[in-house]
Amino acid sequence: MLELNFIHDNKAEIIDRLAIKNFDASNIIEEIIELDIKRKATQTELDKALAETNKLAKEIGILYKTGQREKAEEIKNRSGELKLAAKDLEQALSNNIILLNEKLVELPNIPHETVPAGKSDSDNELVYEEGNIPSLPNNAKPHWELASEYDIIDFDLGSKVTGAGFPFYKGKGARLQRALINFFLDEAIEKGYIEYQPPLLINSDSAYGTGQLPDKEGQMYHINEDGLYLIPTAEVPITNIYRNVILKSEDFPIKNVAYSNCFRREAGSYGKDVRGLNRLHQFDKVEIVQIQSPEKSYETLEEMKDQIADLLIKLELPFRIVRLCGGDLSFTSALTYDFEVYSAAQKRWLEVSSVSNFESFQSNRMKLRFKDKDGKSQFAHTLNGSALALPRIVAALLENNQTNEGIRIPQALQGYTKFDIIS
RNA sequence: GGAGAUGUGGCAGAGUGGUCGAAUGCGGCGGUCUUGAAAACCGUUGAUCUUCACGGAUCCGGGGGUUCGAAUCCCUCCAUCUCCGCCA
Repeated sequence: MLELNFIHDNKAEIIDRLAIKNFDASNIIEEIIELDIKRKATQTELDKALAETNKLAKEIGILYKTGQREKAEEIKNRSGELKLAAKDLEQALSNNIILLNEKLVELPNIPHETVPAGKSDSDNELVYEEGNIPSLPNNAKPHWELASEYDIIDFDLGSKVTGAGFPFYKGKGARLQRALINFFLDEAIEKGYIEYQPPLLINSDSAYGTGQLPDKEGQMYHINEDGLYLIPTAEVPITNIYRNVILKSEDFPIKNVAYSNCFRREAGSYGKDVRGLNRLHQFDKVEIVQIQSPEKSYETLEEMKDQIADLLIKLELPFRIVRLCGGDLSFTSALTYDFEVYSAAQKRWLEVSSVSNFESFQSNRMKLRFKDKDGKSQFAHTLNGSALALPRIVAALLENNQTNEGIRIPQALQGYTKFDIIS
């Protein structure tokens, strides 16, 4: 969420910039400012009442010690009245804070100045394109047909054992997945990231910290009995490591990488978009997270973008990078690049990564701070990106590399798969 | 799952109802001394809200309660440790 002081000082600018996200902030900003002014006044009043009761309590202590009982009783009565007043003020203050927070979490992050205006993905800005789109023969097959032809992914079996969207990977299909995971992790470690294996279940504080709660609750699987959620991405546990933490500026940059299963309910999806590996309830992903100082976070975003591009080049997949327009940008992000690979048999671009700078939006929520040069606490910037999401990479590899002999494995991966063709 | 114990500042560790945001030690930072360093000595050293400032308020695992007054008493939740049970 946005910082209160920032909202006070930059009202007009925030309204202008949020218009790019097609969000009309004018009313809510007024409400927030009004609530905050009221909050401060109530706080001051409460502090005064408490200061008075503290003073009286001390006096009573002294009176008892010196044996002046009646005088003490007298003051006790006065103290009782003050206490009732303080209780009311406390109630008012806590209601005020709840209301203020409800409003604050409704306010999206401000888009970076380079974010183009727009309504949908068709307004995204193409920033980079790489590789040749392979020309496949007319009888080229989509990946779900290849998967069953070579017996490497079994969707029906997943439906039987669990439900739609939970496939089994089998034989060389399973080995290909494992190879990709190791390849992605090794590439990140090479670039200085620390590898983590996070818990796959998280509590509600963590879900709130990275912004899944309060309003995206329906997208996560929820274990009611224990009040836990299945992670939709490793971003949640990996970023929440730093919830309520005060870092030193020399700790920057923090670079973490984690492989995890990801679980998404994705209610309401249907049709060709969800065919095969295009959209699953459970999938694998390697996620990179960086925590950086505000001055350097955009430099870091570019570095992460190049790092992800490098993976796709090594996998010999044609891809493009788009800068998300305001309408497509997520609630929490200030700037996001999406990576899309071309899946040649489906003849469509598939999103395989999303790399974002959240600036201080997440860190304000989870109170992730650092001490600056002057010893003052500031919110750190958080960034993350998929590097990469597995299923659509597998889909593109299968479709783009199909030959009459079988499916060719790219050079960079052969050391991991220990085979060079799926036949 | 059962029984018991514990949870205090960066760390260690005192404090069991009243001037305690908290002794002391270590660590950190600054200084004296020194050519420099070490040692020694002196000083300093948590967070949040509020105020132009002085100051004030809140925080001793989380939440709630008792009391004029709570780190200290009560309830509850969480975490850690020990023993038993179960188990990959």
